[in-house]
Amino acid sequence: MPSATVENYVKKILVLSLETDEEQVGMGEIAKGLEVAAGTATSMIKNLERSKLVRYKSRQGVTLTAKGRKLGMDMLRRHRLVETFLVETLGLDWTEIHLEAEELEHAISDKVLDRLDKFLGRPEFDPHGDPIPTKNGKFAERRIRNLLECQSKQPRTIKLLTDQSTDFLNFARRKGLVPGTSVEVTNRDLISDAVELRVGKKKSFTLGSKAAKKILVSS
Amino acid sequence: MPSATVENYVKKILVLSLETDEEQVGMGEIAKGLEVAAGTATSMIKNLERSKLVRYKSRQGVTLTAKGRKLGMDMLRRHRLVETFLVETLGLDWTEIHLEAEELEHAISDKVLDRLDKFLGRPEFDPHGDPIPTKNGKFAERRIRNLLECQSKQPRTIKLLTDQSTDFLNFARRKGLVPGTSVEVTNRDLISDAVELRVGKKKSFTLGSKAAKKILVSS
DNA sequence: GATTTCATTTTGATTAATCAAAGTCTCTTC
DNA sequence: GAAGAGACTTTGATTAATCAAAATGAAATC
Repeated sequence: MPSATVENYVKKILVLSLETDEEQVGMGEIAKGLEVAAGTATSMIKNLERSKLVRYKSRQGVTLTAKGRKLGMDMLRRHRLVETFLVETLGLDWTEIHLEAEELEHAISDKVLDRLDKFLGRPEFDPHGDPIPTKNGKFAERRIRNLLECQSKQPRTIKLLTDQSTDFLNFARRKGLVPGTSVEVTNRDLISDAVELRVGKKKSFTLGSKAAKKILVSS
Repeated sequence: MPSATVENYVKKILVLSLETDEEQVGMGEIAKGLEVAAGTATSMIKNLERSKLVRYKSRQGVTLTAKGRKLGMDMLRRHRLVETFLVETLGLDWTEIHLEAEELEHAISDKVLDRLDKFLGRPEFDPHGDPIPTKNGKFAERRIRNLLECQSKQPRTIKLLTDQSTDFLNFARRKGLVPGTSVEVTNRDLISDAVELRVGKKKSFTLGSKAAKKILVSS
């Protein structure tokens, strides 16, 4: 059985590599992400290598093995299912569930997780809109994604705004960004961290990545 | 924050002292109960003493302080609420929940526990019929108890048999010990470990303590 | 009262995870 | 290409929890 610490390292590596779209993750990112001293990460990663969970090239970076990826996906599944439970069933706010889930994901057995999954109706997305990996470690084909993740030149329909603050809703209404509306990403510029957008037939305007991330659309 | 290990030691001491009806618990019982080497228990207990969770007289035994008792009751509450959730909500069998709860009880925050309590309808008894301590560490006045715990000479009504094996159910049926039936404890002999019982108007017979414990009655 | 027995305590080691600080690379910058 | 800056690794220590085995104490037996 991997310890909770090992599980956390592997999950962090997976999440970082998904976020950056790079297989290989730097040692610094890991240390910072887990809030441990740099040396701690180095020595722990060597452990993971001994357990065949990662491959490690000194001063280059860390990549998950198939085994590591599987464990990582399992942890992500645990985390997201627990979050879903906390929001859907216990009615907690989605801003306050992350740390809770961080603890519970290590304590829950496969059997209980399975029951929980069933109880929740086998959800495919967590309260943040992130996909919940299936039991065999695959992401559900994401039918809902945020604007930042959209390839350009395809029509989409707005499904949901994840920020329900009055300010954001007002802004969105002014721009016509309300559920049901048809939009198209006309340009994505990852360097300037912005997304160019056309709503209906009007002329394009630009959204920052933070705002773009809050707008979920169907593909 | 006490570690999971500390929580386990304190809970074990509380449970042992409830079981034996003795404030003071021997070092051997603790070590055996937690499946650790004797020396491990000794050194850990000294730790607990430094944290003012127990009082400890060398070669005599260990008693909980008020602080320790509070923590112990809190753990018992966690444990029993989680067990209730596993059975009531997720539909697990009550024979397979103990170890699950043993892990989860350490991972669950006060806030989540509270929501869970509310979600379950603030239950007073867990699936084994054991009382769930309240938030301020008191047992609910037990309205359901097992036959072993009953004062004699009072009429009771059978509510539940906690052993659902065919053998036991057959035995119980033969003796008329089915839910709804009125019974009276005519004599309790703690030394011979037995309970004398009258079912309805028939003549008395004797039950061993193990069997008596499986029969829950309302006072 | 001496001896034996058994529970308990002490001692010395081990493991996982961590940190601070010293040492080493590698990549810019000049 | 030398120097410096940052990122990374190594080293040596620390803490919590554990064990096995040796030492101790107290109670029971002779």
